[in-house]
This record gives sequence, C-alpha cells and structure tokens, in this order.
Amino acid sequence: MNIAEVVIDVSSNELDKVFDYIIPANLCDKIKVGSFVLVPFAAQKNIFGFVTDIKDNSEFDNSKLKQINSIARDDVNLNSNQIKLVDEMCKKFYLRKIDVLRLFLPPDIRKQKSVTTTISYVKVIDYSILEKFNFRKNAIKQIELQNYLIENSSETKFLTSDLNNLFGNTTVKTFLKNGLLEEYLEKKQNTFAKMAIKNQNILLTDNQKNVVESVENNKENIFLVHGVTGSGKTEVYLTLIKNALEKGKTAIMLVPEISLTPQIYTRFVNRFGNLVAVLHSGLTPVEKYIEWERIAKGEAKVVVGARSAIFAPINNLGIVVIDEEHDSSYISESNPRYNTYEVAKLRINIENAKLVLGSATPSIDTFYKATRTNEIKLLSMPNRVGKANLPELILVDMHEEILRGNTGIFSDRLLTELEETIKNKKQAIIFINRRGFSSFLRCSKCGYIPKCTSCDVSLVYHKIDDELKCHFCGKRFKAVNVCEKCGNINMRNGGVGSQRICEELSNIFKNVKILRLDNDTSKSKDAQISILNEFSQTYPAILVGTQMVAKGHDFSGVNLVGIVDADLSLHFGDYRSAERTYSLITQVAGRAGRSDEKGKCIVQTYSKNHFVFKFAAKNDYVGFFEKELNLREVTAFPPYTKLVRILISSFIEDLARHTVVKVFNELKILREQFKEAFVYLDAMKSPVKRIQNKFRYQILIRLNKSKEEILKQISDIVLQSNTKNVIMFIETDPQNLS
DNA sequence: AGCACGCCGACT
DNA sequence: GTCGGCGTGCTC
Repeated sequence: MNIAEVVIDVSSNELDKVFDYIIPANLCDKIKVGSFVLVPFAAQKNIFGFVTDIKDNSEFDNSKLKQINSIARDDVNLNSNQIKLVDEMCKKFYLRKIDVLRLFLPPDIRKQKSVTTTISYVKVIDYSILEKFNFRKNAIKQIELQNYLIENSSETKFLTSDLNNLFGNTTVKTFLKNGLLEEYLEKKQNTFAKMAIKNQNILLTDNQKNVVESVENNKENIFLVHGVTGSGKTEVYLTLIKNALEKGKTAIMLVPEISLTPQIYTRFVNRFGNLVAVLHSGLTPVEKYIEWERIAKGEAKVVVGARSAIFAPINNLGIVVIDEEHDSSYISESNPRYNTYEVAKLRINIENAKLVLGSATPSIDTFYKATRTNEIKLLSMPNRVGKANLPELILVDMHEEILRGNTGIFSDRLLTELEETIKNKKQAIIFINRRGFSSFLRCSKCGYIPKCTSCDVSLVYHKIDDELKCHFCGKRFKAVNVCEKCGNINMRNGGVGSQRICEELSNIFKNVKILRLDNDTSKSKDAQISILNEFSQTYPAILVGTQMVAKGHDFSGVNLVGIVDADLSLHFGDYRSAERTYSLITQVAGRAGRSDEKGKCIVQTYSKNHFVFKFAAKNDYVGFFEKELNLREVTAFPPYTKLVRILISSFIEDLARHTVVKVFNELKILREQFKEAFVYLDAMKSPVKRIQNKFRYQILIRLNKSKEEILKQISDIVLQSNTKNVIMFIETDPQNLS
C-alpha cells in the first residue's frame, strides 16, 4: 500500500487521468484516499493533486515513479462517498475529474495554505495611563489616536484594522509596544451563528402531514411536492429536516439565488439555530470557508444554499430538498456543466438518503418523471394555507389596443388599474423581460441593427450612458445616429426596456415613486437590497424590473402586477420557451397575492390565444403540462427524446469548421449502426456565431430510447477528435441553444 | 496548463 | 558571440 493514484490540479484534457506516485514512509499513515497533496510533476516541483486511490504496486515503469512531496492542506479530506460521486459525475456529464474535484473544496481559497478565521481587536489597558501619556509634539497621528481612544472610551474594544486605516499601522504598533493597547484575537463568526432557536410548535395541516408521512414512509427515495404558491411547502421541508435531525441525520436544502431571499434562511436559522450553515454567493471567501469548516467538522447539520451546496462536506446525509425545482439556476452552464437534480440523485443513492423536489410550476421533465415513470413519486398540495388568495390573471390583447388607436407601451386596462392602485395607496410591480432603455437601435431607413464586432449578436442600447453594449462579452460601443450600412441619419429605438418604462410611467404618474430593479441600476447585492427596502416602505410606489422582481419577495402592499410584453420569452426559439413562460407568469403574478385582498395581474400579449396564457389564467398547471407534453411527443423533443448538443468553437474559423465536419462524418457512421435511435442529426453554425472572437459551430442530435450506449460512443468520438485550439463539449438537454 | 528544450534572428 | 522569440513535446 505505498502507491497513490493522483489527479493533478490542472484543468486540461491531456491531464485528465491518474498518475502514480510513491507515498514516502513518513507520510504513510497521513495520506489517505481524498488527501490534497503536493507532488513534483514534469518540470514543476510542487503542484497540487488529489489522491483518488491507494494501491500496492504500479503498472507504470517503476524506475520513473516520483514521490509525493507533502500534504498540501490537512483540512481537505474527501471521503470515499465523495470520491465515488466524483467518478459518477464525470461519467454522467462527460467532465474532467479535476473540474469535479474542485467543486468539493473549500470555496475560493483552494490555493492558499491556510486561512485566517480570526479577527484582531485591541483594547485600552488603562485609560488613566493613556490620558497622562506624553507624546512628542510632532507625533500628530499618535496624539490623534490618543484623543480618538479617549473620546470613544465607552467602547470596550476596537477593530485593529479600523485603527490601522484611520491612524496608520505604525501608530497602532507604537501604542502596543508602549503598553497602551493590547491585542486579542476573536474567532470570526457569521452573524446569524448566535441566533437562538425559536422552537415554535407549528401545527401542520392534514395535507402537510400527509406529505411528510409519504416522504418518510414510502420506500421510494425521490419525491416531487407540487404545491401552489402559499401552500406551505417550506413548513413541510422544515418538518422533514427536523425529523431527520432527530434520527441523527443531516440535511441539504437547496434554493435558487439565496442571497436575495434572506427570508428563507432566516426561517431556517430561527428553527435550527447554529446547526444551520448558509452557503451563497453573497458571502466573502472567508465567510464561506467558516461555514464550510463548520459543516466539515460536523458542527452544522443543515446546509442551506444555492446549487453548489449539493457538494457540501456533510456526513450522514438524510435528506436533500431542492426548492423551486424548475429554476434554471440549478443547471450549471459553464466549466463543469452539471444538472443539480442529477447530482443530488447520484448523491442520495450513494448515501442512502431521500430527495424532495418542490415547485408550483415543475419543469416538464420533472412532472413527466413524476406522472409517467416510477423515478419520482408525486405528492400534491393543491390548497393555499390561510386566507391568501391566488391573484386574478387578466389577459390583454395588444393587437386590439393598436386597432383601437393605442400605440403606447401600456394598455388602457393596465393604466386604469395602476391609477386605482395609486389612489388606494397600494403598490404595483411592472415586469419586463429585458434590461436597458430599449433592446436595440435600428436604422429607420434600411432596418440595420448594430451588432457586436466579436460576438455577432444585436447590441443593446443603454440610454443612461448613451452606449451600445454586448450582453455576451460586455464590449461597449458609441451610440451613433448614423447608420453604418446606408448612411441614413436616424437610428431609432427598437424595443421597450425597463428604463423606457420608468420614463413613461413618471410622465404619466408625476408624483409617484418609481423604482427600477435590474442588472444595470443595481450592480451590487447591497444596492438591490436597498432598492427593495425602499420599495417596501413607500406607498404608493411602482417597482419596474426584470426577472429579479419575480424571485420570492413578499411585499404585502402589492396588489397589482403588470407584464408588459409577455410574449418575449415565448418567442425565444427553443423548445423550453412555453414552460419558461408559464412559470414566469405564475411566479410574477404570485407577487400580487400576498396582501389580504385579491391581487390582479395584467398580462399584455400579442398572442392572447396561445395555450400558455389560457392555462396560466386558469392557474391550471396540469392542463398546461398535458398540452405541452403532447406537443413534445409530436415534435420529438425531450422528455420523449434526448437532445444532445456538441458545441465546437475556435479562434480559427476553418479549424472549427473542419473539426465539425470530421465529428459530423463520424456521427453519420454511428447513425448507420443505430438507425432507429437517431431522430435527428445535423451540423450548423451556432445561433450566436461568435463569442469573444471564437467562432462557434454546433451539432444537434436527438435520440430516442436506449441512449446510454450511444451517448458513450458520441462522447468517445468527441474526445478522439479533440485537437489543439479547439474547444469542444457535449451537453444533454441544454438549457439554451445560443 | 506549465515548463524545458531547441532552433532561428537581432544586437551590445 | 549570447539573448530571447515561441513552436513542440512531455508530464507518474
């Protein structure tokens, strides 16, 4: 047992394999499977790596074996379950081992040897000595610090870094040396860690009780809780987790975009106190590390977090909950591309735990599994708890508005309802699907729309900086009024964005507070939170925003929601458009249902008769599902087929094109072998032809039954055709096709 | 991905 | 002479 298999910490296809190393005698008892080590590699003398296996002898030329140098960090020790999950994820999603392994590490501080989790304070030893102390006349900073400390003598301690910033660290050091101040270290804690458990005795409704019992008593291990907004799903999760904890088990609770929905985790902290660890993107690296460490040490037994929390180093896992299961943030669309549901499924199977999904508008795929297969057991919560009513959904046909002579952004109905809301000192939310003043500039004569020079997508006009921006690569261009194609001097705004809506609204409702929430006005999380706070305290007020306003905020004063152009997400040109639009409308409308009185949601559309709107207006998810599923079957799209996309990109267009042709030809040979399995196979330029100067091509495949073997062969073809300067990867059922 | 090696052109 | 440009190949 003195040979270790090591995965080198370099993300490249060439190095996606294990290398054998000799374990030196002095490290024999320390190095285990899952250790994070330093090894010599090629010409580099110290490179990070993971031990993924330990064995007696190596197949490799033994005279060439090198020794492991040392353990890189002793706080990283993946267990065998995690190593197993890494293996299974690699196979499932065609990933490199190292990319997956990195997901399990303490966040962001992988390269550091150690992390300071303490914080330095100083306190005054004796104020009478400090007051009498004579500094040299010209020691201005020292006298300033002396005065500052005396003025603030009510404080028991001072943050060392604050004093360093105000008076310079040499000044503070002098005080420490002269015995005027003493330093002490405190362990950093996340603010909520001290919160007490409020052990309310919650009474569950019969429906909630039944759902909890079904999850706990059924032999199945995956469940979908399909419950309308306000049906009390969260209480079901809390009870399930409480029961798991009582059995000595632990839990992972996944939520989308957690940093903006503090309600959910304060609810968990209130219930479980410092047994809860929170992981989300709003934490600093050190804060994340503190939480990670509390989980790894077993201090925290409930992890609440965004999708990456599924990799938390928790032991003895009893239950995983994925709330708002349909949310697209559960699918990773970069670097290690994975689907959180599939990862959770692998993890609960390895650890023998249960998986609970929850949503008011499940994804078609999930509801299909829950109603047509045995993979997921369906549990329904059809009724709202308490008096809250579902909002009334009103469809407005914008064609009719135009025929009646109203060519503005807002329908008469929406304006009337807004007036009513303002008169009653209530609040309204206007939802818009894009950002910026308008989506694009268009030449009024030849119709030319400026495009990004490196990405080949329409540029978005931002009025506030009078600039055109590329939303793919972030490049900025001057907004000129001269058409570069025909020379005509009249570039006009082509669409409507949140900024334009704000301007129009403030023209119509002169004295009403109008707030805007989108990526532009609120770059930082803090700015977003302050906008939301301002809105929640202003009556009347109108909040205009993009997707962001749709995510789980409870404003009790909102009784009206307007969706300006509901069709935008419908004509997005991919097979998931309908389900996205359905859940978006339901979610946005739900913002109006939080007050005592019945809320209203005005949906402006140019396709009033589309089934998405009809079922959404009736709040009939199952009806929508049946119709959409039928369409998927007829058109041979998922879940009836597996959609495979191979994206091939390169700085050199010819190289990309040649690689596509090569892979495409091999796939055609494969198709001959499995004629009945290939529903579709074609190669083409990607809809977005260039991103950051890389030319993008794609091959699309749809497969029906018996997919696993063919998928494996497709992945082999892709791996073998991989050449330098070409980026190639496989996605199954991709979230977008841009 | 790094890094060394090596083979060429330019310069104090 | 030798410094340094980056193309090629290898990594237990």
